[in-house]
Order: sequence, then structure tokens, then C-alpha cells
Amino acid sequence: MSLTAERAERPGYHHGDLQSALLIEAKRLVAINGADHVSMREVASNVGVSPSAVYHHFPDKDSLLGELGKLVFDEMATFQEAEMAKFSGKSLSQARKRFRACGYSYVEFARNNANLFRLCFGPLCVGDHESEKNDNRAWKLLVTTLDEMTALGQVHPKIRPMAEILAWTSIHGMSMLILDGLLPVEVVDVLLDSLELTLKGVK
Amino acid sequence: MSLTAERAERPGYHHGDLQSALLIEAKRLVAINGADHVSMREVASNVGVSPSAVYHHFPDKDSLLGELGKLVFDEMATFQEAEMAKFSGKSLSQARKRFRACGYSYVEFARNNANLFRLCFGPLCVGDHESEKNDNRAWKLLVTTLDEMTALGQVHPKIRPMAEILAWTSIHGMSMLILDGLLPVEVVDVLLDSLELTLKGVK
DNA sequence: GTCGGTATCTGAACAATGCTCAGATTATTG
DNA sequence: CAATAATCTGAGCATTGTTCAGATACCGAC
Repeated sequence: MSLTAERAERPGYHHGDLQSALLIEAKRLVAINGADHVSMREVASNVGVSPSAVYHHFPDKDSLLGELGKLVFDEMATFQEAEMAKFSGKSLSQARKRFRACGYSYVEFARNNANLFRLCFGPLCVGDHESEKNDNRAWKLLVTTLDEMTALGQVHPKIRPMAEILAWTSIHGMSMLILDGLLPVEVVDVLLDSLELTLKGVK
Repeated sequence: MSLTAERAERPGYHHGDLQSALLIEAKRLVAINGADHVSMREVASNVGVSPSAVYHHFPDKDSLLGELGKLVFDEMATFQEAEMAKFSGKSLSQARKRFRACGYSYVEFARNNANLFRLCFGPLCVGDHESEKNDNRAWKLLVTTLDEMTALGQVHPKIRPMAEILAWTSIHGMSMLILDGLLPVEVVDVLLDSLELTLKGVK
């Protein structure tokens, strides 16, 4: 499901696609104020509907935010795909750019959507990922780029099996620590450098 | 400031050390229910004081939780110190155990105090760290153990400058992803293995 | 078409929450 | 001992999440 804002014109008593409209507005408000400071009533009101209407589409607030989290998770993968697609081709330099774009887009999304990023990696979305853990798109992007890098001799065979874990955890951790103000943005390049270096192996 | 529960007996109208008592109770409730599901009124009530009394010690709820975050942050460092202190001595095997304990204790604390961990790395504590960023104890622990490992030839000179970033971000990211249910606990050993391997450098 | 069931929405209401403030109570300082 | 400051209470306000009976509109069966 994608969040398009069609049917925004409310025809009458029935809204048309309230479920999507609520998610869109919730996303907007979460992005601005953070998940903690968004209220059902405000979401409903901004969509032009009574507070209780929401509960015909979501059992409760956590449910709404949880659903929103899934959407954001997916949106992030889309963004990463687009960023990586900017560097096509099988050459080494393009493959390396693709690898770096994979990590860089992760951080960029986190920084540009701090509140949404926090939401979909927060307690409200715990367990939601579980079902799709192994077939989620972002993970596949990482696997693919690492495979390419391996084929080009940029990842040491001994390290290859742990490469996904090392890359994902460090990029994710860095993103969170930057959002927390515990690391400056400049570390992004430092970390990507050291990742490339360590994955390849130093003699 | 440490959170000892002395003066728990309330002498009379004045509490004695309400500020600490509130923090202690808040910590207990956050640990159980998560920061989002704790109310000022419950904290106050459990301490045996009226709801409005809290506001003579903390300007608002975020302030209480923010202060609690700092305490937890410090408590975590204490825990790490204790865990690392279990392996003393200058031998290589002890130094390696100390290094691993540094990372392992980080994850262990996160898993044993998920809600408190999330609190002190959450939006409520953003900026609070900033002042003490470079002189915080946990960071020093990491620097020290990496220095030791370097002296013992376990960290490649070329990688040494980036070692803290790589180690911290990956351990922190892994901790979060485990809490989110996106990675199984077993990755802890995998990541520590690959960290040791990559920091040393593969030929 | 129209009739009945179903999905959707409203309005009023409830309990709980964060927070304020005037006033009561205790500590502290001169 | 008096006066000032610190601390706590109680009542109260606005807002929140959620429920529920009833109103409104859609949709398939006759």
C-alpha cells in the first residue's frame, strides 16, 4: 500500500479512504512533532473527521503508529533503492559508490526524517518487522551490494559471512548516535572509509 | 549523584529527599512499563506525595525523565566498568576478554534494561549528553581497551584511528536492533568476532 | 427500485493525564 | 522569636485515549 493523497476531497458523510488519509496526516504530524506529541484527536480533526471515527479503522493509537512505522520502513527502502540506482554499471568505482550510497542513504533518511526513523525503530514497531525480517527490501539491497563488492575483490572471503552484520549494525548505530547528538555528522565518511577498509582487509 | 533509597521513611509534611525518591520510583516504573506509559501522578502517588509536589523538583515530565536518563547513562558505565574489571592483567587473553566484555556488557545492559536504555538514547535525552560527550566514562573505557589491544598488536595501526567509531557504532546499533527484534541475540558473538578480526586486519 | 443489513461516521461522555495556582505547612535564617 | 523561603496539598483546567448509542450513507437481495 502506498500513501497517495487522492480522494482528498471529501464527498459527504463517508470519507472515501479515511484509513489512508489518517496515515498520511499522522505521518505529517509525527514528522513535525515526534510520535510522542501527536494526538488522535488532532489527526482526526485535521482530516476533517470526528475523533471517534478513527477507531473504525485502527483499534488504538499504537496500532495507527505501528502501521505508519511499517510504511515508513518501506519508504526508506524505496529511498535507498533510488539513491543506489544513481550509480549503475559493473565497474569497480560504480560498485563502490553504490556501496557507499547504501550506507549514506540510510543515514540521510534518518537525519531527514528523524522522528519517523525513531518511530519505525521504536518499541511501537517491535515485532512488526519480525514477519518480514528476511525478505525485507533494505536487507536485500545490502546483500546485493556486498555480493558485488565481493566479486570485485573488495570484501575479504574470511569476512564476507559477517559483512552484513558489521555493515548494518555500524550504519544503524551511527545513525542513531548522530540523531542523539552523540556523534557529529562528519563521522559518516569516516565510518564508510573504515568499513571499506576493514571489509577488504588490511595486510 | 547516586540513587540510594535512604530516608525512605517519610518523617512528616516534608519528605526529606523527594527529588531522589521521585527519580528512584520513576526509574522503577520506566523499567517496567516504558517511558511512554509512566505518569507523574503514579510516580507521585507511589512515593506518597500529591501530584503537584513533583513540580517543585522538576519543571515538567520531560525534565524528570531527562534527569533519569543521565543517571541511567552513568549506571551503565558503572556496570561496564564492573564487568571489565573481572578480567584484569596485561596478558593478551585477558586484554581480549576485557575488550569483549566492553562490548558484551553494553548489549547485556541494553537487554536487561531495555526501557531504560531506550530512554537514555531517546529524544528526551538528546543534548544532555552533549556537554559531557568527550569526558564520559563509557567512552573512556572503550578508548582504554582499544589502546591496550593496540599495544598488543591486536589493532592494525591503519585502523586504530577509526576503531572507536567502528566499535561503538556497531555495538550500539546491534543493541538497538536486538531490542527491536530485528537481530537475534546470537549475533553478539558474531559481531565481536568480526570486530576483533577486522580491527586486527586480515592478510 | 426499494428494502434491509452493514460499514462508516457523529456526539456526548468517562476516566486519566500534565500542569497551574492559591493557600497551608514546615524549615531556615537573621 | 519573627520573617522569609522552601516545600507540600487540594482543587481545578484543558487535553488526551477510548467507548458507545445512535445517525447517516452505501450495497446487495428481492
